[in-house]
Amino acid sequence: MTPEELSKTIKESLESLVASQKLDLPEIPEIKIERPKSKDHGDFASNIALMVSKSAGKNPREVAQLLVDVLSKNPGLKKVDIAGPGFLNFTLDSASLGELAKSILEQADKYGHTKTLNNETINIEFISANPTGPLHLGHTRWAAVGDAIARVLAASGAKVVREFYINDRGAQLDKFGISICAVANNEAIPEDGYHGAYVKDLAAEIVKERPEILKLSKDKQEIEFREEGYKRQLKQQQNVLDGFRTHFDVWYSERSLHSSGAVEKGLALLKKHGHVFEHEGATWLKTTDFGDDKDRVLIKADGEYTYFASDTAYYVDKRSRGNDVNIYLLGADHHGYVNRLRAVAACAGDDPDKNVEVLIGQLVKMLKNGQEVRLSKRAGNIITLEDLVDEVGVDAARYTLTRYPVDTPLTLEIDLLTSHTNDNPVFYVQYAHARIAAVIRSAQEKGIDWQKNKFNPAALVTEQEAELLGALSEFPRIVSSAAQLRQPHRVARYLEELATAYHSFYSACRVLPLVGEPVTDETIARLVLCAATKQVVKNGLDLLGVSAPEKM
RNA sequence: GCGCCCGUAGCUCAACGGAUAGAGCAACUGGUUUCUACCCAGUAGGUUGGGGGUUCGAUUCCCUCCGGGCGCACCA
Repeated sequence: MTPEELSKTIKESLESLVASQKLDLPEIPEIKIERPKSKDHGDFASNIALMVSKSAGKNPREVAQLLVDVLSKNPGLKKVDIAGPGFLNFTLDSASLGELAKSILEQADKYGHTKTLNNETINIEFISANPTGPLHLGHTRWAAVGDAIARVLAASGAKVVREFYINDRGAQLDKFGISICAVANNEAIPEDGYHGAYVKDLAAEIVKERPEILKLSKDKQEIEFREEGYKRQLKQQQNVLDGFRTHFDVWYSERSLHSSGAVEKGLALLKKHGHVFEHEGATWLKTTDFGDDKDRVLIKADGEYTYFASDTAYYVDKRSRGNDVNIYLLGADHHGYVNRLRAVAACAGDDPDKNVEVLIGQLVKMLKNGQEVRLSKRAGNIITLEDLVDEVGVDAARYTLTRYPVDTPLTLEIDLLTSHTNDNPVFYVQYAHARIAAVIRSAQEKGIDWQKNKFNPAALVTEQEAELLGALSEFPRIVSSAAQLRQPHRVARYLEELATAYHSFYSACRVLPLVGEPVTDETIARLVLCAATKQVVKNGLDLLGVSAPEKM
């Protein structure tokens, strides 16, 4: 019996109590099953009696007792207890609990997938770095987290579009071109330009391939260097992200918004809804109608579109492409955008609570030798995605970054991460996977075919086996809550618990028979349990974009 | 000044409004002639920043104060 089945059983019991007029309930709420922290509280628990007691007009323990009377007739339930204020604690028959292992193997890589978010089309935009330099540590956090969110959303039945917005228009890109041009001409880079070492490399590369640029006028040189630099820098970002296993469905260029007429189209829609006005020669959007602190300029007095105009058009464009929910992952330094973006949605006639979701991620700090390393693209003193990967590898980098909720500032102690990997739980989880793989290899070498032998779930009787099965049963619920809350770190934390349950099982329960001992029901059942655990660890690591090694 | 985020064990951090607030690291005590010891079992460590409130029940929700981070452009 899985938690879902138990939940359904409780619901039916409540319905029967209502039908026989033993209980008076206007409606039955969603019945949540959780796994108790303490083993004394059984395999599963529910607070349903506490939830409905008020509307039923009975005290919680009375409601619980009514439920126990019905539920205890169920053959899969060994014991149903009432505890504390009115919790229901369920202890399953060991065979009923053990069935899960087989079921997981049948579902294989689909175990954990649900239809929680069915039919929702969700667009998730993240990183969206300027194409004026390498991706830094902050971007790296979004690369890992954004991609992991996309994966849990997809696993929960959503249609997901991963999108990267390229800021290929405006002053920053011009400064980038000017900086490269200066280096190429052996001149000093302006103070507000880009000073990183990569600018020199780009300049050298471009001059080598297209020496004729240097013969152009300064104005034209700056444009050419800008365009060449942009092309190369974007390509570099794409390559790096590819190596980081973060793949986008859409790379959306800000320029294309303008060239395709999307900006005018967006503006027209906003006008239609009546929130655009003229003031002192500029065109404004009245975002204060919807909670913004001040109105925002769309077209400056000099006739130029603002960056904000691109943003509004971009939003309208995303919606026109069928995205119901638009998630934006922004750094804390951009949190001033939240009200603005929500107001844009409202001005376009949408519901900001439904169509827009802004996840604000706190910044990543890095300590080296006990001192904070300042991240600044312009200063050139930056820690890049590649730096982090070179130090700890893709697996450890992704895992570390997805292990924490994004609304807390993250401090990476590089000395700790680089010195050795003991502190990094990714290895603990991966090790569990590799360890299981070794057991299964061993079984094959001994000629034990656990797939053909009959699986007897009742052979799984120890405390450690029940604990492990309980942990396995939680996976679908964890994934779907991670998707609904947009918090992939729940998957990582879960995997650590699952790995602990496995290691504990492994120490207490010998799987393969010793020399001279026979293959029993217990051997087969434990092998099935191992295989099921291996599957779930792999499924979980996949959601984080972390590999599941067969050997370590 | 206004707004957003954060404050939990010595350190880094968890905890759909649920039961005795949990892990890892660091400290201490044990465990492997057997399937991977990158492991397991255990000890110690807390007024969840302070104070109010909401309720069967608050680390979680509301108010307030203290402390820290980040924002408040006809920049992008």
